[in-house]
Amino acid sequence: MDCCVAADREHAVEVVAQVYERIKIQQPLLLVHCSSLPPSATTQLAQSLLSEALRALNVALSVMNQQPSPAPATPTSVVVKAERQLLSSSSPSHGAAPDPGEAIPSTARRGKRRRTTVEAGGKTSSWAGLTSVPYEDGYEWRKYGEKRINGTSFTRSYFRCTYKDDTGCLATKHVQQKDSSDPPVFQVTYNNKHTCNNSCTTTAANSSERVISTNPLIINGHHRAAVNNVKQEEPPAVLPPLVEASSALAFDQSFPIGMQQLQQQPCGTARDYHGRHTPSTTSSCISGDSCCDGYYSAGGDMAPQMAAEEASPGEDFLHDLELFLLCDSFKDY
DNA sequence: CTCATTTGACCTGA
DNA sequence: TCAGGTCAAATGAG
Repeated sequence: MDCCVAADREHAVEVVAQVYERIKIQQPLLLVHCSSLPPSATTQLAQSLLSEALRALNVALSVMNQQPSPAPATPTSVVVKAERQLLSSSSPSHGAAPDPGEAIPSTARRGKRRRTTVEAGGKTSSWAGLTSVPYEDGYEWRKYGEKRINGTSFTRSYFRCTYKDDTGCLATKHVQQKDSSDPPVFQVTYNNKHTCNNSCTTTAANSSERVISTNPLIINGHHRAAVNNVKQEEPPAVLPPLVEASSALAFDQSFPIGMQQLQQQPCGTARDYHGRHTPSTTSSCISGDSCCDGYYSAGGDMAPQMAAEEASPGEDFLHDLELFLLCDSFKDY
């Protein structure tokens, strides 16, 4: 009897720990998107909800672990792992204050200037997270460099916003593969906030009358074309219905691990080195709808999908968040 | 022809 | 001086 109770408890602890871990890991990416969106009650609510969820889970874990339980080790290690993996949680909500002027001189000057990161300067917004699909974050990136970093087995790839030339967007990121596990885990570090968001979002919003996301182009499966053609025109603005069904597409893209690792990993690993397909192709593998399909089906539970489809587009960011959390916990079983 | 990626060189901060 | 970040010419695909 006791053993069953203990097993149940252990199981529960593990579930909570896993959800906690996932939220914690992905929160920075969510915040990236939220900080890019026009401030709204919805995004704020979402953020505070996330924080509360984290807190609650944390408390729950603490309580559970305090109870006499034979093996608190498992969940603890999970959480610890999350803590350790989550780099510089230099809370985007604070550090995200975009300061475009901050890095501008680098472009004004021809010199190859090393951009300071938050670790060094403490001023530019920088945050990092782990993902198995580092190229799927809802933005268009253009690779501009690759480097082998000391003490790592894998090269680090450097990306800047595709629209840098058009909009002066200073957002950059670098992707560092951490291991060769299956799926491989990448550490993605973002620097500077996207300033191209507004224009991109605006165009998307213009056509759909809905601010769907900070990710204007990832939506359809034709990134290559989108980038080339759209750069000076408007985005295709043909937002697939399925995508609209997820009001939190941008948000969705923020959860590569939770949402996409199940099926997207092959795309992710194909990554940059195949011609020009770095962000574009990988993105195309991973349009929002397919992502959700894979995700939900992997969860083996149709209810969440149905619920997601019922959700009216753009209506309820929080609902998607709830769904995410819900489905996420299902996924593991 | 255009544009994105590759890659070695260069630059800068620590 | 070193390591990390960026530039820009070369290359190649569409």
